[in-house]
Amino acid sequence: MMKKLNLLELPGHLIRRLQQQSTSVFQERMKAEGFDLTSVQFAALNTLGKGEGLDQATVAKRIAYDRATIGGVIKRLEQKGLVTRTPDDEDRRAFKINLTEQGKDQLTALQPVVLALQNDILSELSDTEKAMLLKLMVKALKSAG
Amino acid sequence: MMKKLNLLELPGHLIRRLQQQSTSVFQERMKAEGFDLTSVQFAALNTLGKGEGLDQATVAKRIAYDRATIGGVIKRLEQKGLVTRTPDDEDRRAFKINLTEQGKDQLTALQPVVLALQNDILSELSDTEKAMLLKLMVKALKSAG
DNA sequence: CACATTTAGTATGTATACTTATTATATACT
DNA sequence: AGTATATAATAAGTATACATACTAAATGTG
Repeated sequence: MMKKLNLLELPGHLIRRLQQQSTSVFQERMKAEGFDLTSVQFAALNTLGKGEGLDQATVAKRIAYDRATIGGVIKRLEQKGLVTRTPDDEDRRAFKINLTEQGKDQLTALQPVVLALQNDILSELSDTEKAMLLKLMVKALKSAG
Repeated sequence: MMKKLNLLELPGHLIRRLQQQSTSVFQERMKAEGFDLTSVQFAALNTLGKGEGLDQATVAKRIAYDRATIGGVIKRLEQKGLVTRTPDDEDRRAFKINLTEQGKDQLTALQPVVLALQNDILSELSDTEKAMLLKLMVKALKSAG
């Protein structure tokens, strides 16, 4: 007979499930706190938080997003009034993305919420186990940066 | 000044990165071996591998897919000639999904490849570390099933 | 049996994620 | 300078992922 792989024991499947759980917890908590941002949007906003006027490509690089994906993410942040896009004088192909005042306020308000929610993602684990998992995940990333 | 969270230390971000790495390795290996299936499609195919004539809802439940998503996945498997959809006599809302001969052959050929590739996803880790990571991921899943 | 509630599957809409191609602009090199 | 190459952003196409709503059919209950 066909010997079926037990997906539930394979890294690929477990990682996918964990990612599901992670985004699910993120969405629930955000909604509960009255915010309307995805984890992806938050990551971009947070990266832009220094006010350096990064361009899209740099943001994408820092958080390992696809160049083609980041455009839509920034667009949605712009529509929500959280960032502005200004043509870059030094490179006319690029735009400098900056937080609006509202964006800065949102980010400040969001940070403690996001920090707290990270714990909920791994609420089944003890602190020791969480630390161990984080360490292993960092090591497992081929291009951890 | 604004104290930016270091995303790189947060579970949510690390899990996302790991998921990226996982699907990337999967795609590369599949392509290298001459197959044209996503990890999601493989998971569905593998679940159907027993030939029990499962319906979509059951497949979705077993691998934790969204009910709305599984439809498209099965459709693509059908288009590739790997599965068939037969109306269920006992429940006229449902369809029984079965592997075609080609589907069975593909699955048999795929299983060792997928098994081998799982190791590459975590190639940065030692065997001990891999085992530890798997154990922690299973435990971290709130509804591990 | 009649009615309320579930459930299977589909449809619609939004948001990633990534591939390939295209345009405009920079940069490197001869 | 002139050309080849690389890069920023967008566009188009495919594939998840999930929320919500809808249809048809099944099931539970009075």
